[in-house]
Amino acid sequence: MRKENSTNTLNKQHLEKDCGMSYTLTAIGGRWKPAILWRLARGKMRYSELRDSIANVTERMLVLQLREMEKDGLINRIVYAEVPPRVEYELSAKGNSLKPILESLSDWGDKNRI
Amino acid sequence: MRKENSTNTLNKQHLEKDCGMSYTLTAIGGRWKPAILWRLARGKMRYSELRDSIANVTERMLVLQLREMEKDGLINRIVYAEVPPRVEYELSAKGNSLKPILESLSDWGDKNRI
DNA sequence: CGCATTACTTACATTTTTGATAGTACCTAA
DNA sequence: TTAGGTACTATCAAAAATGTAAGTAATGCG
Repeated sequence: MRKENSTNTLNKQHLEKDCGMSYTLTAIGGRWKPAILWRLARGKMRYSELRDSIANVTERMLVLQLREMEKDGLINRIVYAEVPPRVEYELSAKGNSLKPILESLSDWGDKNRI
Repeated sequence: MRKENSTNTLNKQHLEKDCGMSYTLTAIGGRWKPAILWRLARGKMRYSELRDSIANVTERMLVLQLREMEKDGLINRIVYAEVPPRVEYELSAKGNSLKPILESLSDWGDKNRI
């Protein structure tokens, strides 16, 4: 939970407000977000498929990151009224528009890390 | 200071190791790094110029972020043996190769934030 | 009833990041 | 001798992010 009025939060908001780069980096920069986005860029996936394909992620972190990206409109959450439950995640149009950026981030990383 | 063997650190290393995107995002994703990179993309700057042009940044955070980017090879630190001291920062070749990515991050952010 | 399945929650602990504040080193010029 | 300018460090505190472990809800099936 963020405090509304901490310097930390205010600085963050200020930067995101007048720096598009900061905004984008916050949207895709959580610990597990790249791993999730990378998979969803290849197609719709169930919660359990994400969980099982991302090594070492905890359910708590997975859900947190999914919720943030849903709130930011990057992904859609599709719930089927079944038992046992079935939930699928997919990139939204906004999320899809990130694809070329994700690829260039990935390429640059592969090229430049040691 | 990071603990060598915390799960947190190990997860981070693991992700950066086999996900170029994670590596890149760590390299440019610190709180003040976008603001710094944005300025240096327009040319060499002195420490004091960076400090004075970035609202609300503390010297501690500025130095921390500069050091990290220097360590990652994104920027060069040029020290002139003068008194009072003069230190300039500029993008390295590696840093320069990020420019198109920084621009697309910035554009996407400007287009998509609310 | 009791169990299995799926997609989560909750409460708490640890680690990491960020911020506040004060201090340092160096020389030069007054 | 003291003040000034520049680029920092050091110490401590607060806040945020991440991790651990256990629990929940719904329902069909045996």
